[in-house]
Order: sequence, then C-alpha cells, then structure tokens
Amino acid sequence: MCAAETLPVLPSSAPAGQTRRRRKEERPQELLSAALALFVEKGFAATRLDDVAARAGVSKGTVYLYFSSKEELFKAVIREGIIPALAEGESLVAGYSGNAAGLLREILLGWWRTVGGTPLAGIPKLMISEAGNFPETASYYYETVILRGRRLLGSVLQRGMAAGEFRNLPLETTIDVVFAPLLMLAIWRFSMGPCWAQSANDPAAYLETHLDLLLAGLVMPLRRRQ
Amino acid sequence: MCAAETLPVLPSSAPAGQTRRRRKEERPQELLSAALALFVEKGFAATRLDDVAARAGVSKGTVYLYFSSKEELFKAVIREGIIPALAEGESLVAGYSGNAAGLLREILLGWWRTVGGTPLAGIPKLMISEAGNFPETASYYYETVILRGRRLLGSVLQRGMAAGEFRNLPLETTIDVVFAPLLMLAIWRFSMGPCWAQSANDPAAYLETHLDLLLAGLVMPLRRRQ
Amino acid sequence: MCAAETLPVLPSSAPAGQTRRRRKEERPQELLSAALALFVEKGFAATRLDDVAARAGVSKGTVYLYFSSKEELFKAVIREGIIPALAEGESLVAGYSGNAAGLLREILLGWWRTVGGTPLAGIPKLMISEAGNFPETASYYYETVILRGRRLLGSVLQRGMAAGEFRNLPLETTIDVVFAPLLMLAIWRFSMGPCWAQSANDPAAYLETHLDLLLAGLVMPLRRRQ
Amino acid sequence: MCAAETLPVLPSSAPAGQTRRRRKEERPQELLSAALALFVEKGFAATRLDDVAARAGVSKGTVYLYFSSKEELFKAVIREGIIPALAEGESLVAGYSGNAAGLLREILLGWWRTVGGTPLAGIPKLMISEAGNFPETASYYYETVILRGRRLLGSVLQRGMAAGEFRNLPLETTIDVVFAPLLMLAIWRFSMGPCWAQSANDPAAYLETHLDLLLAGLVMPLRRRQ
DNA sequence: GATGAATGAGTGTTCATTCAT
DNA sequence: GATGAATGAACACTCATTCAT
Repeated sequence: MCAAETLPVLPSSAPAGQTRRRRKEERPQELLSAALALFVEKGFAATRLDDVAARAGVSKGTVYLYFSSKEELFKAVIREGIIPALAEGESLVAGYSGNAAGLLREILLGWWRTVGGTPLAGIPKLMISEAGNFPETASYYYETVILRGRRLLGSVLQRGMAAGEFRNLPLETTIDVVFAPLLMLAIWRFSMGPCWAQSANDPAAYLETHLDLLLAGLVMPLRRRQ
Repeated sequence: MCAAETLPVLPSSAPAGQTRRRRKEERPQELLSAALALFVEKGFAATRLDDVAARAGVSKGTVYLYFSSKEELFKAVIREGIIPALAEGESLVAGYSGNAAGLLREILLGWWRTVGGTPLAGIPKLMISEAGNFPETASYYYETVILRGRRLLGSVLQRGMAAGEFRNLPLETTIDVVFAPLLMLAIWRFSMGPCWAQSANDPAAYLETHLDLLLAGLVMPLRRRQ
Repeated sequence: MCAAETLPVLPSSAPAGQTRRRRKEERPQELLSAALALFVEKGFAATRLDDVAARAGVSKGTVYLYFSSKEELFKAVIREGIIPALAEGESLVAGYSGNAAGLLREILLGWWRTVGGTPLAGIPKLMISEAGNFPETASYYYETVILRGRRLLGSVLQRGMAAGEFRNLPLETTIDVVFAPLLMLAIWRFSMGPCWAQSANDPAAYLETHLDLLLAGLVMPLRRRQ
Repeated sequence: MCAAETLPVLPSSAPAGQTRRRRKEERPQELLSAALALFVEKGFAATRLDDVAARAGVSKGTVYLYFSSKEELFKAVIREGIIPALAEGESLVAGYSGNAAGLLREILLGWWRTVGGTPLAGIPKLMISEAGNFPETASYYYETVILRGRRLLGSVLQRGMAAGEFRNLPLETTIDVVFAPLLMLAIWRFSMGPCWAQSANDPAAYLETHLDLLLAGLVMPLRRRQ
C-alpha cells in the first residue's frame, strides 16, 4: 500500500518573526537551508526561487541580495553544505588506537551521525540527480568530497588488510561496496524512502545489519590468521 | 582529476539513414528510449520535449500524437521500461533447485544482466530523482516493481535462513542491505559514475566483491550448522 | 502652446487578419518595423517586447522565433534598416554630369526622399540615443553608414572645390556643417518635432532654405572665378 | 576604424577626499549633475538610481530625501539645468549696438560657450531622446527654452532683414536652419561624436565654418542693397 | 539626516501545448 | 499522419521604492 504522501520535508527554517528584519548575518544560511530542502525534494529545475524565498521567510528579491543567480545558489548549497563535516572523520582515523573493524564501524556510524542522518544527506542525492546539469560543480564535489572520503575509507581498509585483520580484497572496489549501502540509505530518506525501503524508517537497524554482514564477511577468520 | 566530461549517453535511437523505413509502430518505442535517456541525464523538468523529439528523429508536434503530455510521456517511460524485465527473475526462483547462496548469486547477477547493466537501469535513478514530483507514479512504481522485487529477494533469503544455510537476520532490513549496492552501482552509471566510483568502470569486479563479502557474511559457518 | 500630444507614430504594420497564420516570410520584416517605431518613440530600454509583438500582430513568444533576444532585435533593426538605401546615392554621384551645386542639391534631396522623410529616418535618432548602450552596434553603424555617407558627400564637395565652383573650405568640417541640418530635421520628426521646430511640419521649405543659404554661401562668386 | 570606446563621460561630481566637508546644501546639485551625466549617457530608463547615487557619493536611499521619484529627478535635471543660462543671451541682444551679422555671431558663439560646450549640452540630447516618454516635461521645455530661444534668434534675424543687411528669407524656417548645426554638434558630443563627426573634436573650426557659410549665404551682397 | 536591507511589480525569456496546413 | 509556426502561462531576474535602524 504505502500511499503516496507528501515527503516529510525538512522543517522550514523561516522563523515567524516580523518582516523587514535586518538580518544580513543569518540570511544566507537560512536561504541555503531552504534551497537545499527544496532542491532535494523537487530537483534544481523544478524548484522555484519564489518557493525558496518563501520557505526562508523572505521575498524573492532578497535571494538576489545574497546569491547572484539560481545557479550560484545551487553551487553555494553544495559548497557550504559539505565543508563543515569534512574534517571530523579524518581526525577520527588519525587518533584511533583500536582495531580496524572497530575503526570502520566508527567511521560509518560517524558519517551517519554527522551527515547521513541530517539534512546534509540531501547533498549526495542532489549531486547525483544534477551532476549532468552542473559538470563543473560535480567536478568540484568529486575532488572535495568524494576523493577525500574514498581516501579516508581506503586508509582504514588498508590498515585492516595490512594487519591481517581483514581479508585481502581489491581496495577501490571494496571502498565502493562498503559505502554504497550508507549512501543508498541516505538517498532513500529523500525519495519516498520510508515507503520504498522500510529500512529508511529504522536506520539504526539497517546500519547494524550492514555492519554485521560486512564485518562478518570482511574479517579474516581467526583460524587463518598467522 | 577525473575531469568533467560529457556523460556517456545512451545511444540515440534515431536511425541515421533509412528515413522512410521507420514505421509508425516503432515511433512510440523510439520516443520512449529518447525520453528515458534524456530524463535520466538531465531530469524531467530540465528535459525539453524538443530534444526528445530530435533524438527520436521526429518533430516536436509528433510527440503529442503518441503521448498526451510530457507527464504522460514520463509515466509511459516508467511503465513500459519495467514491465518486460519483471517475470524473468520470478521464474528463475521458482525453478531453481540449487542452494540459496547460488540462487542469490543468480538473482543478483541476473538483475544486473537484464536491468542494471542496460539503459533500463536509468529508471531507478529517474524514479529516485523524481519521486517527489510524481507521487502517483512513484506509488505505481513501488507496487509494481519494488514490492515485487522485495518479495522475490525476500523469498530467497527466507529459503536460505529456513534451511539453516544463511544466518538469521531481520528479513526486510537484509533485503535492503543486499540490494543497495547493486542499486547504487546502477545509479552511479548515470551520475558521473565512471568518475566518482571507479567501480562503475568495472561492474563485474564490483559485483564479485559484493557477492564475495555478502555471502561470506551471510552464510552460516559450517561448524555451527546442526 | 503646442500641446503635448501623442507622437504621430508610424502606422502599425499588423494586418488585421486571422491569428495563427503561417507567415514565416513576412514576419521578420513586420517585427522589424514595429520594433523600429517603438524603439524610436520610447527608446530601447523603455520598449516592452510585449508591445513590439502586439504592434506586429503576434504574441510575445513569436518574437523569439525570429530574434534570439531583445538586443539582437535591436541590432537587426539597425542592420536591416540601412542596407537598402545605401547604394542609390553612390550611383547618383557616379553618373552625374551637371555641376557640383546641382549634384549637391540632388544628393541632399535624394537622402530626404529615400531616408530622411521615411520611417528609416528613425534609425539615426535611435543610434544617437543608444550609441552609449550598444558600442559594438554603434561601431558597425559608423563604418557601414557614416563613413560611406561622409565619403559620398566629401567627393561632391571636393569636385566642386577642384573645379573652382565652390569656395575652398576645410573638407571634413564642411561635410558635417552641410549635413547637420538634414540630420537634425530627421531627428526633429521623431521628437515632438512638429512642435519644437515648426520646420518639421514643412520639410520642403526647410530643405529649400537650407540649400538656398548653403549654396549662396558655398558657391564662389562669379567675378572671383578665373 | 574609430573603435568603440568608452564615452568621455562628464567628470564625476563626487569629490574623493573630503567626505565630511560636503554639506547637505550641495547634495541636490551633486545628484543633479550625476543624474544628468548618466541620463545623457544611457537614457532615462537604462539609468539605475543606484548608479546615480554612487556617482554622487551617497547611498540609494538618500536620493529619495531630495527627489520623490526617478521621474521627479528627471524633471529637476531639466528644470535646474536650463534656467541659469537663459537670461544671458537676451541681455546680449538687448544691449548690442553693432550690425546683425556680428550679433548673430555673438549669439551663436555665446550659446556654445555657455551651453553647447558644457555638460549642459546634454540636456537637449536628453530631451530629444526622452520627449516621447515625458510629454509634460517636453512641453515645459518647449515653452521655457525652445520658444524663448527661437524668439531670441528670430529677433536678430528680423533686425538684419529689416535693415537690409540680411536677405529676406522665411523667418521661422531660417531660425531652424541657423540653429540646427549647433544643436547637432552638441548632440554629437554625447553620441560617439568624436568618432562619428570629426567636427566634435574641433568645435571651434566647425562653428567657424558654419558661421562663414551662413553669413556668406545670408548677408545681402553689397551691390544689391539700395 | 543617512543608510542599505527588504520588497514586489514588471519584464525578458523559455517551453509545453495547440493547430492550420 | 506529420509538421513547425504560434501561443501564453510560468519563471528568473531587475530595480524603483520603502522603512527600520
């Protein structure tokens, strides 16, 4: 059944204050949040700037005080959305002292906590949908986010393989296989996911099952370690 | 670097030479192929009917001889694209006599052979991008494709668990975890995938690694079976 | 008093036929005439494409079937308007056998007959008003029209001076002085001229007086010729 | 060639250093100068109030402290620009004791000195371009400037004709013919003039040639005076 | 007085849809 | 059936005008 219902859109960022407020500091972030939510929900082309403005609690003209065009707004959504969450994972890896399995679990759950489970998870879905229309931004995203994330995940897998803790598998391919279920879950959250993939309703269980299967398949059986 | 380059678009369905050879019976299919390719590449809203017509080798007005609106064309793309590939998997399961692991492998590779590796794989990406804009079609897709596919995959997993061949894991969640990497690979193929996820360049290796990890993690160790 | 009244605009070029006519051949010219009239009357920026379309008897979208932007329409107005009238004067000079005074008279009256007294006379006014906004088009106009016209007029004056028929005066400066009154009259026609300069109501008398004064001042007194 | 180059715009009236020296009494005049320069360069519609304010060294809102709307600013530009130079010519005529030819020369050169060669010369160009958009202001301009100027020039011509010094020519028409070259020169100065009409680069020579031709053609030959 | 953030009506431009041929 | 010229509603973007500070 799973009737078609309105998406559980991200909460509007427009506070219910008086109009004509002077808020040069906060406006850009409010606009970015509104734009992210609508771009993710409807896609770039189908999102009207009027709606972005309304969701941010301002009028259409105000958008242009902060972003010179709809496309620039899109780029800013991508740029500003991903920068904050970049460093955490890397510092986690650098400072971790336990085994690779535990680190891998920390990394994946950490990504879910800081990105996958938040509105920021819309960005991957957005980039996937719009990569063909914004090749430059896609390139930027690739170099800034994808490459860095793959390097991070790769270093964890490599550590495990080098220590004989993980089985030896082709690195790059394994990176993709390991991360794909998390990415897919994030995407499902914004695509009738609660309906299509019940897992989107219980991310914790999904993640646990993924980690369970993954580690069971990845970790070298004890009797084969030397 | 992985420079932004033109997407490896699906081959145009407009035949070059034989202009008059085309019979009207083929028109709808040519239009559907053209529309699928462009919808997947640019999204529904950003695709112009002019371009669809041009890619199918007809004029804009002709589109309306076969589809009453752009939205109807979209629905037809979804509907016509998924019906053909539906039955194969089910008959495979019904007639399979081997163990569950082998069947699971057959099912997943079979999906890749008939859908994931073909232009039809664009349909999941398209539905994911546009679900918010076409809730009715999304519901139809859910009931026609998703539910049926989940039932199929679920029956295989259940067979394996019942036989003690697979570990006992929450069924619905496991369905998602098992299928997510394949879906993600299909999506990558149409989203700068060859660039973002190197695996999109070597699907076979990716699938093999996924199956390797999956079955290693899913199959009950022999010594624990009773 | 000379009350402010609506300009005697050029007659609308929209025929009162049925809509949705197929007239690919005639449309561009109709649009150019409508655009010229309105650009001259209101200026480029103050002219709405809606009004241009209405005056040409089509809808706004139709303008874009023939001109890719408002600016391109402007350029086309200039380009198409001036080409036709270019050659006549030159052939006149080449084939003239009388004296320089007669030729000068012919040239000036001929310009009035073919340009100054027709809707084309709006083009100089338009270029003068908009030169600052369209420097490229202004350059094109200068090289295509101004230079050629100056050369033509200069050759006539030079012929007269060389033959001792005209007094010796600085050539380039004299070209400007000779032509300025005609240009000014053309401009007046489109700028409340009938009100500001009564001469705009009786161009023939104005031209006659200009020629009278000009030739009386320009022609060498007989007693001083050798 | 005469490449398209930036117009030799009137000097900005915004003083660079002494920000606080400016007293509010000077504000209106600074705004009027800035507005005149920009209106002349770009036209009324294409001039942004932002730019006027910036050129006058104030913020946009300040414009509205002195002028209630853009249109009122336009009217003020016309009104304030022409009043100062009005009386000089008339007093010149009243007190002149020489012959009509000398007076005519004085009048024309005087206009050039006080108007035509100054930024005020932009006003005629502006009125010519915008007359169609501001009929009321055009009427005001006609009655305040044009009529008065024609009367002035007419009285000089009439004095010469009555005295037998000038040939008898239709008065109103002759006024236009006599003044047109000066007006045209003023217009050229603001319309790529230095490029289009070389005379704009050497106004003195142009004026001399005009007066030379004009008086040679206008003055009655001595032998025919009775 | 002066500012500049905010507004919203207005216009250029696009494109799904229609329809005469 | 097939075409493509024409339409007009929709939307991105601009800028004169307002007003809280």
